[in-house]
Amino acid sequence: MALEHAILVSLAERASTGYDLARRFDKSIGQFWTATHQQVYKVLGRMDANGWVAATVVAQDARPDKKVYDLTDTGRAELQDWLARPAEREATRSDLAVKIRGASYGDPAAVAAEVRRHRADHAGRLEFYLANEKREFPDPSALTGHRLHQWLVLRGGITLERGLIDWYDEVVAALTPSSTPARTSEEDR
Amino acid sequence: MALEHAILVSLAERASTGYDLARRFDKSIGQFWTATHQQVYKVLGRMDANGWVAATVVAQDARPDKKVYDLTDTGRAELQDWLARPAEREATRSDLAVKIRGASYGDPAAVAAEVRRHRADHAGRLEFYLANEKREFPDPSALTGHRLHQWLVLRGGITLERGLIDWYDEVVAALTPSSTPARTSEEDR
DNA sequence: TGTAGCTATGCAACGAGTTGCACTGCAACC
DNA sequence: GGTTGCAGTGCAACTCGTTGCATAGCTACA
Repeated sequence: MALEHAILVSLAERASTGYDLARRFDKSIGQFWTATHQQVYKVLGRMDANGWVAATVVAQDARPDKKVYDLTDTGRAELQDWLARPAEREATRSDLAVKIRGASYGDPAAVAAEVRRHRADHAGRLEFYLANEKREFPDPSALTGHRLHQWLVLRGGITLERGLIDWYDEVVAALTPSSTPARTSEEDR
Repeated sequence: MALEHAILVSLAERASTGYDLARRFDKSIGQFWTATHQQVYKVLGRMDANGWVAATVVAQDARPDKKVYDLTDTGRAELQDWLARPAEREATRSDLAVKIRGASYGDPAAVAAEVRRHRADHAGRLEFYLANEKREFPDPSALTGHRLHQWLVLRGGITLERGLIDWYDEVVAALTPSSTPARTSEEDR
């Protein structure tokens, strides 16, 4: 009970094909929800069966036909209903954090290298978000309605990426034996 | 291919029963990985079949018998191997973020209330982490080995909770019409 | 005396998401 | 002329995790 609603929000913003939705889940929406195209098509089929969305087949030249989905009234009602229902706190799951915790049972230097790699990845993502913000929302104080809400979610991405980067820096500093002799060792067990 | 390794790390720290593991996944480890007891027992069974762990049945009085699991050499080797393998970037999934994005298709004030609720929840969690830190790691600069690594993960929890709280505050401020007329409205579509 | 709660283990059914594959046809590059 | 890439839709099999249920005996409280 999850991707459904992300799709509802996405379709409320703009009627789209499954293909297009899948691409959008790689970008803006994908910030806090991802989905492969297979998953999107599957769920879209179910939503269609439930009457939440309806498709219009559009013929194209030099391209395969496409099915443009849009919300039905039922879908719009469901979206409103879902928005009013309390949201569960989502479980954070991080392989990398588990690796950091277990570093002494392997090679802590290798784990540090891995953290550095993720740090670079998230730094790239942060820059991407910041560029987006500059381009899409040059004057945040003037925003209202769904544009304001989109910007707020982007702000969340930015804040969280910054937090991750700070944390990774702390971890790398602690795991890298430099001037400070924060020795990572074999002596346990 | 995930809970397995969290369990390996957990058992490397201390041999435990499934019941005990499940409880620990509600606490410290559960910070970045959660699991219900059913899931733990299931995976533990598979790991046993794979020869990663081995159980010793311990009889207790006034309590049911318990099976204490410990790592085998194969399990320890797998753990080392996994630590050396690169970790995927984990997909963040947040219902709440999707709700924020879709706020204008329902009642933005209700969404703001929901964000406030989550804010309080995370503030509580942050306090819990900070209390843990004070109690368990009074002198971080002296830490080495697995205690250092445990502390680093706790630091991650603290950093991320702070980030979330900051973000939620930003969202609540933007969604709450106060002196600044950041009107959330019906006028779209 | 009854009920709730803890320790302790586990099965069965389901739902969500991933991985791999299949098919069509155009455009662009080498 | 062949490969790569994009647009477009979809099925099948699988894994991971959740929900609901079952069992059993002890302790503590009302």
